[in-house]
Amino acid sequence: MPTTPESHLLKHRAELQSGLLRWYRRNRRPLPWRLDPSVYRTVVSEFMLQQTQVKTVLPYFERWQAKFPDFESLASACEDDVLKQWEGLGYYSRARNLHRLAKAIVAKPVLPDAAKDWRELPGVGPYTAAAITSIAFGKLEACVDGNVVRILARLTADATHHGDGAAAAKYFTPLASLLLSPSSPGDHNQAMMELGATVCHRRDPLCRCCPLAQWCAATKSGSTEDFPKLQPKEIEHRSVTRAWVVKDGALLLHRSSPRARRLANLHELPTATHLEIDEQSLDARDLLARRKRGITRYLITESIYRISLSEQLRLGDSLVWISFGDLQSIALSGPHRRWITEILAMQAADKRNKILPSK
DNA sequence: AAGCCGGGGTC
DNA sequence: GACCCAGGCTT
Repeated sequence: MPTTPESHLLKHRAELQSGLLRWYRRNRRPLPWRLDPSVYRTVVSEFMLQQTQVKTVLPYFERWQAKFPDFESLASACEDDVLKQWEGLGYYSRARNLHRLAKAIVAKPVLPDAAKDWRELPGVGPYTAAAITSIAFGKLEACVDGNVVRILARLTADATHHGDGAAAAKYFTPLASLLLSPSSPGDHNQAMMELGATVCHRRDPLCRCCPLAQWCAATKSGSTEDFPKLQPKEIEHRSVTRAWVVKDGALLLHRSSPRARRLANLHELPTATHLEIDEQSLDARDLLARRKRGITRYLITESIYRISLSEQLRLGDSLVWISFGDLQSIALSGPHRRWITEILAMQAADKRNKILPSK
């Protein structure tokens, strides 16, 4: 019977676990949800960390704790305040799901401690259920995120092609479960993710510093960057035309419906479609800004035009006037917040130049 | 199973 | 510009 990379790992499982845990205790970053852990802080951090890097999350986590320190305060908050705290983090359904989760937790007689119970709650999938229950309750549940996939694919030099990260995570879950340290599953899971984030980089991994290098098939053959094998996404270009409409010191914004697929209950600059404006009729002289940005597999070009208020403009229920003084208190997506700030700064500069013409 | 979420950082 | 990030939800 041939020796597979996987069976080699399992043979040395105990050494691998102790080496990993020893490395983790020496090298883990002092993150706020580790220094002062609780079930609530673990849940909040895991929601924020879905598809978002630690560095990005840190300031949001601290602000969130100051505003919503526990499940009760979050459950009793209004959704507008919750979305406002999430402004700029992206993937806003996470904030709405976390809010709904807090309400569900407060309504329960006891805090659930089993992964299958957490899995029933909104926004909690296989990864998050394993993370919460292993870290906060010591349950034997293996976390399989992008970091763990990368490490396991390299340890085994497994050349299987995966359509996306979710398929790869599913594929590596059995191995992750077999390797999980039974004595400290929470630290083991965090150690794997920490190793992926700080050592087993996608490119130029620091194999000389890796506590698992001696068992890594990809390191042995100098092919770490060949794993995992994930299918690249096809980038699709799209363009959106938006309107800048002002009346009596207020800006016209669109507010997405609570059931919208994206940006539910958030404000944004209205699109030409929202206003039933024919894009062909726009004048290039009214173009205030053109910005590109990406989200998942889309590259979106957004063009913002100054539109004068006229009888022809149709304003549906989803359109609201927000006075410039109130712009700070509503929830916008990160890009929309930036564009509005930039355009206002531009206009203020134009105004100064008219009053004090440059020489 | 595949798309979508329309964010942000990194190299 | 391409790829990734402590993924989950919808269809």
